[in-house]
Amino acid sequence: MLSKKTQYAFRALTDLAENYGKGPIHICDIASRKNIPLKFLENILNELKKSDFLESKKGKGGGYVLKHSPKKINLAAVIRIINGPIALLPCVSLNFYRRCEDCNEENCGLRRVMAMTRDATLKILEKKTLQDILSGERLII
Amino acid sequence: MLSKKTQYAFRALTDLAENYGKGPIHICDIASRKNIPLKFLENILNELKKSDFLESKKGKGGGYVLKHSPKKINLAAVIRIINGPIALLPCVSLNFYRRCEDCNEENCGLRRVMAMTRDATLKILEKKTLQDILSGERLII
DNA sequence: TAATATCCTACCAAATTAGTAGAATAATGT
DNA sequence: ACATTATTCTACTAATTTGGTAGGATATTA
Ligand code: FES
Ligand code: FES
Repeated sequence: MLSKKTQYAFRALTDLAENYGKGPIHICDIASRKNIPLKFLENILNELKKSDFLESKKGKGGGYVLKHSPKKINLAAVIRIINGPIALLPCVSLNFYRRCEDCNEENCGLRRVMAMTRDATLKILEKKTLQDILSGERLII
Repeated sequence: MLSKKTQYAFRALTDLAENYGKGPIHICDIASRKNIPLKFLENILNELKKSDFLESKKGKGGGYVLKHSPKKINLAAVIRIINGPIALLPCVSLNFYRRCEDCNEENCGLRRVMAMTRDATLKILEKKTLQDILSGERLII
């Protein structure tokens, strides 16, 4: 399951997507509109900034802005930054690979199945973008 | 990601599948063959028994046996028992549903996408069985 | 009734998640 | 220059989950 932090991240990014093109948005506005603990949200937006999803500006007239169009930000990328691996096992993770102790990778049936589910999941999450999860949008399947 | 406990569960079930038809298998044999902490494995097999995957017998000649053929046990069912929800959000879980606070389900784009990934994942995990993850097996895609 | 092996209750340590506090830094307007 | 504003950084803390362990109770067989 995605952590609460990841849900917060998506809610915040959605808010920024809804206000895309309106200049910098205050973190406290996002926090109050989306009901996210302010100081926790600071951490989250900072991580998203360091991972190049956001731009920020300090001082009066400052705030956060999406660095790219909501259509360009795919959900898998966000999950990987805030939540970690998408795969169900470390040995099939593309971005967070770790070897399984006591398990022969070439010959592991569980690994083969988990690689399939990883692919099926990524096929969706890498295609869907912030734009797709805005509440107004009709999702095209 | 699946917990270590869940990986242990799969390894133990695989061992029982490999020895299917040979009568009760000692928990300490499984533990040593598959390198799983014995007392932890006790808990795991007990949960699997309570969830009707295993039968057990106490005393001399006792041990654990798969209650059903390895072809009948699908991976999603095991994950649900030992690991919990398969869906990425509580609001799209079929077996562990919980409402999302501060979120309107009918109108939530994130929920729509997560329902799609749940379906894609389940399509695989509910079809694949213990038999499919035995190391000798060739996985038919 | 001894030996064997699962079952049960309860605990414990480490890791992760969720959240907070407060000062430092940068930008802006006057 | 200086006050104001808003992000940034460091460093905690609390709660929950994960990964175990200990030891006795119970059932089965011989
Ligand atoms: S190699 Fe990762 S589960 Fe077997
Ligand atoms: S309803 Fe669950 S994320 Fe919106």
